Amino acid sequence: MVAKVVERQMGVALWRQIADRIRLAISNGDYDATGMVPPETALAAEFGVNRHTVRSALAALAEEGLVRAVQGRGTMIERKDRVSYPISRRTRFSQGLGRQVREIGTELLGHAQVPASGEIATALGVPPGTPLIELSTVSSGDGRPLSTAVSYYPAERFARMAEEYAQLGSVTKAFAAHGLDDYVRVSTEIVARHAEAEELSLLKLSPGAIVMETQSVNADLEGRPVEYSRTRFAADRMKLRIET
Amino acid sequence: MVAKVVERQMGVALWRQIADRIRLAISNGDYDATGMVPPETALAAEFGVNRHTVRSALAALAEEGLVRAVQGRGTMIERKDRVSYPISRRTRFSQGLGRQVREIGTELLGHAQVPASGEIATALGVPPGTPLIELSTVSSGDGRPLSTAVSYYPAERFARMAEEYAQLGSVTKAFAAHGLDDYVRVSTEIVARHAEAEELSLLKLSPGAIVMETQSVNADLEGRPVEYSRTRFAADRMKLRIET
DNA sequence: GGAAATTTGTCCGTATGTATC
DNA sequence: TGATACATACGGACAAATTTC
Repeated sequence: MVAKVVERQMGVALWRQIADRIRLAISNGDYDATGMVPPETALAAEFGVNRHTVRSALAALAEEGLVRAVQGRGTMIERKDRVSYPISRRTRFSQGLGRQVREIGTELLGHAQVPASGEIATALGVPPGTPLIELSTVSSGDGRPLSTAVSYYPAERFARMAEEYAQLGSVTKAFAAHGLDDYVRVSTEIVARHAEAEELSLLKLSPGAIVMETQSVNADLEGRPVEYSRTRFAADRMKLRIET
Repeated sequence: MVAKVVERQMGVALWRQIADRIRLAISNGDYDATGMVPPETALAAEFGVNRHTVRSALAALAEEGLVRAVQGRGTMIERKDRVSYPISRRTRFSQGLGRQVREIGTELLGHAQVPASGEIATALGVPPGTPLIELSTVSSGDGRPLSTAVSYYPAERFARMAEEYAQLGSVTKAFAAHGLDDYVRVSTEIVARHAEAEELSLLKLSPGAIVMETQSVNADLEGRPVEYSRTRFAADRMKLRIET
């Protein structure tokens, strides 16, 4: 291949120009055959720059969520379409995703009984120290991790939450098994930040990836809180839709 | 100062260990006197590593929004408390921020009359090509940029939108000046992503910073859309609260 | 299963450019 | 203007993970 050396000087950093070129090549479908970006050394040769400069460019693209580098294998191109997750008074995880994904996977990572502490006690309207069931879960669509959550339920009222969820794979059904047929979302708070190490691993994200974290409270129809949940969505795979 | 060389080997990259150390020092208040992190060369000497290694650590902290580097000046520590922005059927920018900030600033960056195109026409329920008033704004709290928005209004119904907004500094008041006394939020969609160059500049963010982008439609009480808006919030300064 | 090749990850040293004070 | 401090780029070396043979 003819060496296409990028222009030097002129205010725009080399690595930015290279990132733009690679981004263009990806959107042109130049790498569709393999779904991978050429190796760093090949790109460095093609653009006539040092490998480190290519790495800066690829790092920027990885932060955008456009590519994902794996040591020893290469740098893969990521699909970027986002699944829409509706948040309403009646937010139900599985129903919400509906026809956007063929198969919804829910995995129970672990569970425990813990005393309610501070913020969570306030959110659930119980005294600090009240026993709670804690569930850690990961949900995915068509095999792609979409969100991970830690949820808390009053242990007295929902004693078998972990077992029911593990068996039924649905919070709504686990509630029903405890005699709670309906519940509504009473509050949701959303922040966006960089994913932490654990989230990177659970959601299979690249370092620098973004998560949207929601903290939500669900209550029964009498207004008694039944669930406090902290959910982290992979920001490059999900968008939130608020329905009023 | 005694040289505190970080441990080599052992799986965790040097720059990560150093990032952790600096993060800890910041939260300990070690740098409160100046509000700045020591220069890169000083940190490199302190930790007994190359300056590039310190740069990797600082870059990671900058992405977290914890620090902000300015060429020629130094690396400043950023405050991280987030202003809560409520989204409800009656979302009003100024009222929502309420007592969280002392002073709310709204700046009209520019305005234009443009034909409705595709997505926006659909959202506003008008034929493509319908003339719209486009407003570009930046809002800040206590002098800190919080969000920037591009909003569209049917030009026929809200002909003096730009002038009224420029004078009144409020969409709600500008609507009132056109005889519209009440309106409600009908849809909101939220994504999180890295800020683009223009957003970095408008919101005074560091490269790699995160924005939450909302696309929303407001309608009058008869259900006719009156506003389509694309708002980008500085993610490290804002959280969204959904009120149902 | 194991060795070699490939590919990304980390770190060092150096040099130069550019913005701020 | 000069000094300081961050930004960019190069070159080299080795480590770690994966794939290939």
